Amino acid sequence: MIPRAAKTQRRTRIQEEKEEKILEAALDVFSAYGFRGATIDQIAEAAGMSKPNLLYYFRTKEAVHRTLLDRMLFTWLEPLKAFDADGDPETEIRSYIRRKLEMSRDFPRESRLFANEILQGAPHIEDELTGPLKALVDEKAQVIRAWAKAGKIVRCDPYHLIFSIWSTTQHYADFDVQVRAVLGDKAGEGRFEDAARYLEELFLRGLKVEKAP
Amino acid sequence: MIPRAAKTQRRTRIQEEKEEKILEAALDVFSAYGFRGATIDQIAEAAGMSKPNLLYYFRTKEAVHRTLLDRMLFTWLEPLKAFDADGDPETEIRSYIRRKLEMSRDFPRESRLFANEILQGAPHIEDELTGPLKALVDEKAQVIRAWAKAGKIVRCDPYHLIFSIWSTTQHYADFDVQVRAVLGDKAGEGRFEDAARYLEELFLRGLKVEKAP
DNA sequence: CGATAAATTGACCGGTTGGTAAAACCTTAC
DNA sequence: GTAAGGTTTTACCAACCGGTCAATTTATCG
Repeated sequence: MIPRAAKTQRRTRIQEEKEEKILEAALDVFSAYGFRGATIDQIAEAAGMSKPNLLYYFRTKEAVHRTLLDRMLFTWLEPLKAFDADGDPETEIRSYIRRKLEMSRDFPRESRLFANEILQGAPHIEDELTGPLKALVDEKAQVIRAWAKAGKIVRCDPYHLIFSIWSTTQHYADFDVQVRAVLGDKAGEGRFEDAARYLEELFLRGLKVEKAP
Repeated sequence: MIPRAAKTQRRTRIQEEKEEKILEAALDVFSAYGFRGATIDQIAEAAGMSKPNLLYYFRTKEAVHRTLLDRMLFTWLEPLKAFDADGDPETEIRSYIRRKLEMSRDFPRESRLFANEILQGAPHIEDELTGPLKALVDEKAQVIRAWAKAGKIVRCDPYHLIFSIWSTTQHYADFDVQVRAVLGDKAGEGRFEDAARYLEELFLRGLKVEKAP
């Protein structure tokens, strides 16, 4: 007995391994079908175990989903946290775009999990959005506004700037099928670099202050 | 008898009304939960009728979905089709952004229906993506490339330019919950205009050729 | 009006869903 | 070894799923 959360005891080797396997499989399934569209049987099969076995480690379907979301939200906010007020705006923005684009390339399932959740009205993470996320964005918006005031970048709405960086970078993970369909074979390997180069240029040109003549 | 598609006969007034009601309700449900997450009972209830009654007008759940997707895809491509090679690049890009943003504001459910479909791997519309959509984008990419070659806009990857316009504008429909959570009360009415102003400036500044000194 | 076709319903079907109970099976530590 | 606790499986459940059917009700039209 004593399944997950093993009271005040530490977890078994098997527990650790199996939970990891379940979360890995669940990420595949939830990111592809959304919460309601995914089934425990499907996740269990992908994890190579029986459904009751899976439910021995996570009490409910929602518990698996919750755990996945919590993990993801943390790493999801990392790049924005790294945004440094004392840094050079051009460098900061360029590397923020890079980091977000790398996350779309390296963790597309996480991106789609998040997208599915938001698309469906964020029923499980609304508090995280209006709480920690909003607070973090508010803070960084102030940084951007300060840069603009100091004449380091052009004056613009900092919130919409952040939205536009989010959307353009996450697009390559969330709308991957469409991107592939439209680009065809044109873009085997260079796709990532092409996107990075284009986006950096777009945002840096779009934000640079014009030199007075 | 003779339900939908009434052989070679024309449709009844009731048929027309009920089918419209079903599609309206189905748009609500499918856009919120995706194909697999939505249920016929849910759609039927939202449409104010019994499940067998709904299935009298549409043979299957997939038939409802298919109809919805077909309608949506047509109007979805309209703005891009309007993109005029002979027009002024600045005007064309500005009004393309406007039109796409207006669609996000006026038809958010359609946008989310599309996003759900793509997110889940586009199982029902892959052919439309690699066929008509790709062809249209290829055509417009050529237009953009010609503008760049003529020195009317800066040289950039036309495909990624189109992707970035799609993603930034659709973001306001697909990620509406997140946008609302982050902006808080700051954005009752002006939200749309703020976004439009920001995006137009970003893209026009990002694409303008620098005057030789 | 009456007849004919269209629209609606309730009862139902086989399959799937999330989740449970209990017994059988392994691991581990003494 | 053996006993205790951790793990896995089999069998099962009630609710729900997409969809069918026959019977009933309603609209249409001569």
